[in-house]
Amino acid sequence: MQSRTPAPRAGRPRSAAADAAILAATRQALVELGWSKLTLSDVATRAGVAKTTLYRRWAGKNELVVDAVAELFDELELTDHGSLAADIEGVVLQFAAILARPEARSGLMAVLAESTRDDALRERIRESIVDRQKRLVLQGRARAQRRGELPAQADPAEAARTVDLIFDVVAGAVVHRTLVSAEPVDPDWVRGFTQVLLHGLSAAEAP
Amino acid sequence: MQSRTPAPRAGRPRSAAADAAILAATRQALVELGWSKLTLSDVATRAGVAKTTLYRRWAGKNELVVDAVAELFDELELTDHGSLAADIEGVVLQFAAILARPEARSGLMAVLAESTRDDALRERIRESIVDRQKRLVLQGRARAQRRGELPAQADPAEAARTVDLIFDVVAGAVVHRTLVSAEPVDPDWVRGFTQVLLHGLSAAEAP
DNA sequence: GGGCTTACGCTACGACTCGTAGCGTAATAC
DNA sequence: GTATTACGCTACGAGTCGTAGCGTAAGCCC
Repeated sequence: MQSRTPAPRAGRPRSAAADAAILAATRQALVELGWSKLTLSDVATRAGVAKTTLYRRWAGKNELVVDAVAELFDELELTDHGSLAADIEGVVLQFAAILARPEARSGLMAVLAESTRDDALRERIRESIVDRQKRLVLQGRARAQRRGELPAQADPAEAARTVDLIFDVVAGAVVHRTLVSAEPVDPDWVRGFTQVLLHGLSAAEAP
Repeated sequence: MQSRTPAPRAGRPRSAAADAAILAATRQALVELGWSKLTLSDVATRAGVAKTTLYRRWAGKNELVVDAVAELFDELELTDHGSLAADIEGVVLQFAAILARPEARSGLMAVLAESTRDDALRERIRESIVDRQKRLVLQGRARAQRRGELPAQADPAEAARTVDLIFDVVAGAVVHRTLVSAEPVDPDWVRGFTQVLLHGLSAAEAP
């Protein structure tokens, strides 16, 4: 995450095991303590490393939590269910399952809050979390266009705006349902949501 | 906010001016410092009150910020623009204008993050912020049904689910656009969003 | 093997924030 | 007046932060 060069040429290499232990310890601390009570000293103790090691690798709490939470989104993928509606329902359920985990809930919202005042942090979040999600929208859209379920848009700028819109609607609705309304994203809800997304409110209200 | 009884019977009453000064100072501190660097001592100094006065009125940082942010949403109202689409566009623009303010951005997300581990805080947020927004959905929906733009739903449980869904989609999309994508909610975006919400993706993509 | 370079563990430190206790004073109700 | 509550102020222990310094460990290259 924080180092792209696996072989910095000379000297003792950084322990990859320590990295994994630290990120796992961070998630565990998020579950048990939440964001505000999480301290780097505590994470270091849980991971079995010295506090100074943490500060050598991450600039602070924000960056550490971003990396720890980002790993949760690795498993996201868009499996082909045969139709656009089924594909959407599948990926929404995956996304919701991740957001349902307590380490994602408390950690993600907190770093997003911090990112409103820290552009570098926002960029880090975008690279390691947001763009990974948005890629799924692009995939699903292209797949649906191949199937003929969605019309192709000639203007690339217009298409980009549409993708952004879909992304904000899908991710926003799931996040809001999970973290603000604090209600479960169950198959029933996902079905209703997909119905609205594809066919609109007026059509969806009269099945 | 924290006291519903305006006349507690005896003794020196609490200064209403101090309340207003503290909440205003909190918002100012949110703008200048952000959530994580905001301290109650600093707020007390800005407001011209003693730190102990803050602790006598609020349990902590979370509750104070909730009240300070909640006041921002007082101005939300659903003006009648003649059609459901216009009504939605109007209220979404209002909502986005509030979220665009830095004191709302950093404060709201942070307390939401904290609320994932604090049920009392979540309830406080629901009462003073979320429910005030959801009321608009109920109003707009009833108005559209009177106009004949939306069908009436016989089953009240089904209707409640629909209102919850609309609320999560609208609020979620705007919040995600503003705070995660960090892109402006301009009239163009609102038009596209309303189009998708009312008529669905397949229809909206081919204007 | 020896030497170079970097990572690690450990300790200690000043600076800061937290939330509370205690006390004298100010403002209202009766 | 008197009772009662709110306020300002000071001081305090506890906890956290991020860093410096030092000795040791683990790899590369000759």
